[in-house]
Amino acid sequence: MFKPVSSKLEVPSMEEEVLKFWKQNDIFTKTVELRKGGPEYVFYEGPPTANGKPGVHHVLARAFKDMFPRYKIMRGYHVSRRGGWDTHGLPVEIEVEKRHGFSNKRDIEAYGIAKFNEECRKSAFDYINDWEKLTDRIAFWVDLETAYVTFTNDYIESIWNILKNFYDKDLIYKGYKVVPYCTRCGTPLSDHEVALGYHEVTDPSIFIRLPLVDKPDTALLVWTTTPWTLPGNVAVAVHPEVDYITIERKTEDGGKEKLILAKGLLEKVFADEELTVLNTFKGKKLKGEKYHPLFTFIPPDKPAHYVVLADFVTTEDGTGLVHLAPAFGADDMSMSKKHDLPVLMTVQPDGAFVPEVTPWRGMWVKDADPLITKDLEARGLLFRVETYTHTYPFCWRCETPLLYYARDAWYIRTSQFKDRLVELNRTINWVPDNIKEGRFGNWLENNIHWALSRERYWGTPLPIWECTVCDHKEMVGSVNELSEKAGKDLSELDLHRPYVDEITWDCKECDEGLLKRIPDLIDVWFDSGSMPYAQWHYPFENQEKFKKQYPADYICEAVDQTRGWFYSLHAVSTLLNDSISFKNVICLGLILDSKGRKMSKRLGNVVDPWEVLDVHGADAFRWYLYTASPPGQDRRFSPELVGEVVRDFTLTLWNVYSFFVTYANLDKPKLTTVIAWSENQLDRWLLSELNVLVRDVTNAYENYDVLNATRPIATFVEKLSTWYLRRSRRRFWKSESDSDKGTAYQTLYTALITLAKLLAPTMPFLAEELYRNLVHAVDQFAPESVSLAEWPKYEESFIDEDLNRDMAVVTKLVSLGHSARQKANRKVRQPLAEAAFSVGSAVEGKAIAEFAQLIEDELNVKKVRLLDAREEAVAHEIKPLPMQLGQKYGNKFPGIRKAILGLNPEDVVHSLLAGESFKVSAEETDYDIQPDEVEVIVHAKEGFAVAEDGAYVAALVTELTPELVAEGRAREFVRRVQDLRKSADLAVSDRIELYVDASPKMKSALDVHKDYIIGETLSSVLKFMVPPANATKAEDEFDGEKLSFGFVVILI
RNA sequence: GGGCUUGUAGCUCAGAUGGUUAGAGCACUGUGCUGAUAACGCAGGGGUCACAGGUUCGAAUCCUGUCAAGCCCA
Repeated sequence: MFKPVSSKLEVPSMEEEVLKFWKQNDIFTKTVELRKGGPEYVFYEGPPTANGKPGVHHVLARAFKDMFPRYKIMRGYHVSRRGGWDTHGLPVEIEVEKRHGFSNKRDIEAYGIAKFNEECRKSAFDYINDWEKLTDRIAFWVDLETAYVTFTNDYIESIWNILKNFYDKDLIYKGYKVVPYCTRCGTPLSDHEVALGYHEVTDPSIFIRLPLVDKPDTALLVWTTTPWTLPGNVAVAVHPEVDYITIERKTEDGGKEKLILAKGLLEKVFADEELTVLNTFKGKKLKGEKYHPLFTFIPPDKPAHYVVLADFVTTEDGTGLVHLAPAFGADDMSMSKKHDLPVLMTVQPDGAFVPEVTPWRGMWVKDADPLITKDLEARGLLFRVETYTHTYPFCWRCETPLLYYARDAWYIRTSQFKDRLVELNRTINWVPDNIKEGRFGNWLENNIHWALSRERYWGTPLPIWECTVCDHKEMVGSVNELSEKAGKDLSELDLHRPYVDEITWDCKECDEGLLKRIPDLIDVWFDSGSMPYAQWHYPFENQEKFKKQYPADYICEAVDQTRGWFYSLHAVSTLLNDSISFKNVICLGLILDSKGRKMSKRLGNVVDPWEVLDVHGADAFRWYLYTASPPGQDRRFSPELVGEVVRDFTLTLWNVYSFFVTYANLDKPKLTTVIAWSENQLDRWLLSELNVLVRDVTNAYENYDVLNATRPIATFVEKLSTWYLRRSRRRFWKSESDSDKGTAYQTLYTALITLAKLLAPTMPFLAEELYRNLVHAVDQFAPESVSLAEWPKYEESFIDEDLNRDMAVVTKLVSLGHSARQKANRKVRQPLAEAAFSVGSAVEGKAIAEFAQLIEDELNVKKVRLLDAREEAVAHEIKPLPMQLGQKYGNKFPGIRKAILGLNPEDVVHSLLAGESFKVSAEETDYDIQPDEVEVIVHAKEGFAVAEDGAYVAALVTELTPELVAEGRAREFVRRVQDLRKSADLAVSDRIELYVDASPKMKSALDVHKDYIIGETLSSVLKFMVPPANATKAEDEFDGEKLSFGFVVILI
């Protein structure tokens, strides 16, 4: 006996029940324990930050993260899935800053770093409850109780160990990094802070001459909107492929001068001034050309003041020649690294010129702009002054214009490993695969050193101690090492600031200084990228565990992580172990709103996942995300689309399930969980399709092909419901033989329990519900949860491709038959004498005989057969197939096509039907056309109602005999009685006495089919008389005949 | 500015290696069928396949450019 199943499904409450079951029976833990000793399948959780509410995009990632581990446990793998939390970094700090209304770093320091960080530690988990609730509700099975947390001492110590390893290999160095910097607040701003403060401003726009050393009469014409950076100039950049020109013009004092600029900017700069273009050349010809420096306040310590080539130079504004001051521009700095140019620090951190810049020392740089311009003018180097309006970033807190400013920063020499990063990446399976060589591959190809340090408070401290006197440095790789150096036990020390900053020791190099920690933290991406090691406190503990859990078989995040977690994981493991850290990765697209815009708090278009979960449940939500579009693609989302899944898929399957349980509980058939052979063609077809499904879905899982692991299941369920079950219904409620009924039950049962397993990774709730009810009633020794069961194996012997093809032909013909009926205006209830068909090939024709009974039932015809070319009044059409003929004859095809269409089809159809070729001549050449190069289409004529599609034709004999009319009436009458039963709320099994009062013509028709009527309507008797007073009655009319009928329920 | 991705029906998506008539589901209209179904069947309306060139006998598909959107980088 199965638990009764209503056809009405309350999705959310069903899911809650399943959740309860999982929790009470600790199923998740059991799925891990059950597979102990099995092969290991390793999943890494990319740690989210729990200081904000989880959104739809988190459901997306978690749904995809969940499905492969669930699949793998059913394949016998041991899959421990450890959760993780990313807890450090600016987003956390900003939340705390907001709470206190802090506006800069001084506020934080005044408040106290210890207190501030303590609040960050808490804030990192502000929304932990929301996260846990959501994770639980969407059935993302991940172990959150033992989740790794990046702020723990153990985690930090592991990172220190990695950093020390890098440091010992000389992979960490100190350099400059140009950052957007507020001179008033004394702090660099993060990208998103910069984005907050763009304003339109008007700046000076000056053109200056840089006379060449080797051609004193010629000068480079350079443009800038930041004159204050000119004392820091060390080079000029030009684009190698852009055309440049030398022009000659008259000067104001009557002389002549030659200037070099980009050809495309000539008009913009000189308008219609009269001048001569002397020559044109590519930018690369200027490479290495030396010019006289504008200023010499700080003597460069390396070769400088020459032309370099750079791709970033544009010809939209200015002159196409860009002045480089490495201390004040990110591009400038990267060029200085590339060409080993000096970095001239002409400005102090407070935004004033350094003393060496004598004329303007101590002056706020922007204030010096006009003075610098004047100075250049006085020396004849100024070509022109204008103003320029553009957007420029300001400090969002204090409205000070930001300077791009070089700060000390620590780097990891990742680009030394560029080739290795690229090679190892080639061994990773990326889904979609374009990411491998595209987005991620390109990023690796253009690798620059990893800027590791951050001038912040809440994060992993960079464990470098520097001497206050000499330049001795020490990198600390563990707490023990720190204790030894400091000469005291620090095992209880909180490794965060400010506590770690207090640890100092004497310098042994100079015997004078004190080793103090540099104040920097590290990039939080290094935290998460170290996760394969740090989650185990490796190498201090768990060496075995680490080995077993490295590298990951599978990770999954959204595409915005290419430069984030995907990169940090890959970089750390390449530098540390010369190995990959993940073998397969699904890179998800982003979630957009229903209008295709990114969901953001600002636009107010964020969908709360609970709106969806509370209404449609988690299964449908997950299923939608899996099936809507390829994983890598951005997807538009709206809750309504999830509702469609419930209607289309969930409820369809549910009703098959409900149907099965309802009838099985009445009939109590013998069932087995093992797939069983059936003589019935429909059963055999279903089992064949089912095994094809298992095969294809399994292959898809093995290939991380999510669409093909899911969509075909929906297609199958559709076939199961609207074809198999529709055609099998009668077998369940009244079957000729018990054995046929038995195999029908068994076949449907097999399909349902197999579907439950195939759906377990993706729709875990519905799968569990089906499995729990269906399997346990039959096999009490079966595992208690679908996730503890084995993944279904497909049985090759049940797959019959011919049968599948035949059934496809049958459904096609039946569809055409219905169409023909409609055209002929013949209701399905009216039986017709005959349906004749035409198909594309002789093989397909077999299907008609094979499934004659089924087609007859479905179309309500007495006989089915093939259209016979010799006997029927049929016309033929020969259609050239471009695929075959076009490929064979190329540009001869149009001529051949025309020739074939010009033939009288009846002349060639006989040879074609006999499988022989025919000749056609086009453009004075004869061609032998093979039967498979044309399509023969049959059109039935006269006396038929016809529908056709390509080679497929259904032709119905529409002529009605009195017998057929009588049968149609009986059937119509049954239908009316059934409606009345239904509207009178009778149970399906209620028996009745049936009365009908009708005209003699109608009466005789009903009388002929009396047995049929009685059987269909569950009547004990059919009496031709006026229904008694206590009967449920109806007056009706059809075929122009009035009748009144009614019934009395028989009480047992 | 660079890299990558996307653009097909009102909506969500299919459309290997080019093949002449571009499909499905939802929604809409008509009709049929039904004692499992929130359904189902049949039919209809709805498309200059973002745009413009090119290659080809033939282009939604290949090439070039343009436009629009998204992400990452600058």
